[in-house]
Amino acid sequence: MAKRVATVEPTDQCCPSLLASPLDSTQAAELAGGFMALADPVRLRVLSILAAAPDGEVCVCEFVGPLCKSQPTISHHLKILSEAGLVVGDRRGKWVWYSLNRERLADLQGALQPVG
Amino acid sequence: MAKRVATVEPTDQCCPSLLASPLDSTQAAELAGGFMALADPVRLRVLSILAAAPDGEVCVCEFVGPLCKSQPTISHHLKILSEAGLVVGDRRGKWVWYSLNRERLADLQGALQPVG
DNA sequence: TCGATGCATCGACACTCGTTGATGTTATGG
DNA sequence: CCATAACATCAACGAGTGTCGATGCATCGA
Repeated sequence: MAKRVATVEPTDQCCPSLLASPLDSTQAAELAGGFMALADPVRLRVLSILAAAPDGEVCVCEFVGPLCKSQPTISHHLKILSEAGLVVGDRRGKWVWYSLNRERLADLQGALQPVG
Repeated sequence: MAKRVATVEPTDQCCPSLLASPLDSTQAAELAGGFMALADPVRLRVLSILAAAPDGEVCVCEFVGPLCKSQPTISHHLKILSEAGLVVGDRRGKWVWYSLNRERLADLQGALQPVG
């Protein structure tokens, strides 16, 4: 039971915390890039659908209907999410299956840590 | 060891979790509005400066120098952060002191909760 | 090999966003 | 009352973003 809270190493993450100390321009730009990927309703819904998928992955064509967007638009958003490191795509045959990168999501969450 | 994951009540927050279930358009738009406020380097630096301030509040004029932006630009970003509920301004005489709304920040963080 | 399917890319459009100088508003001090 | 200072708002510009139809590319089935 001892050292239950001391086992993790939160300082090991890539994203600096917002609340630890003032960010410089470089750190701020990098963090802003991550949040920019989250700053769109369609992309948030893509992430939530991925998170709720039983197998943890969803085919591109399965986004088009529920999100009421054209296929190029979905592809566009998936590219942005992919470049932000939030999702990864895996081509299998004609289909591309996307899944969540929960570590990256946790990184962004850590940057918002309300003071440990 | 039983019911170890059932102790917390994440549904008590205002922001729906990204990872709980698929978001509808309204929820996604609201969440996206919050992250949009975070999706700018200047605004992230504003927040980090506020978080690191000893008194928890910073005068508008104190942002202009460190951030290398004009006064109208700083005022513009503070307005966006204010409308997003992330900061609050308090006018005292000629000065306006801004402080962090850590609850709102925690709400957005909660939406990124990587599954309890 | 050929047509069909799934996905990415391109081109173009309307719209939003970040920025700044100029101006307006509010409060202080003489 | 007037000058000054701090902050907000306005007008305008360039740059970026979301969207979609058209097109290209790869894969599968016949």
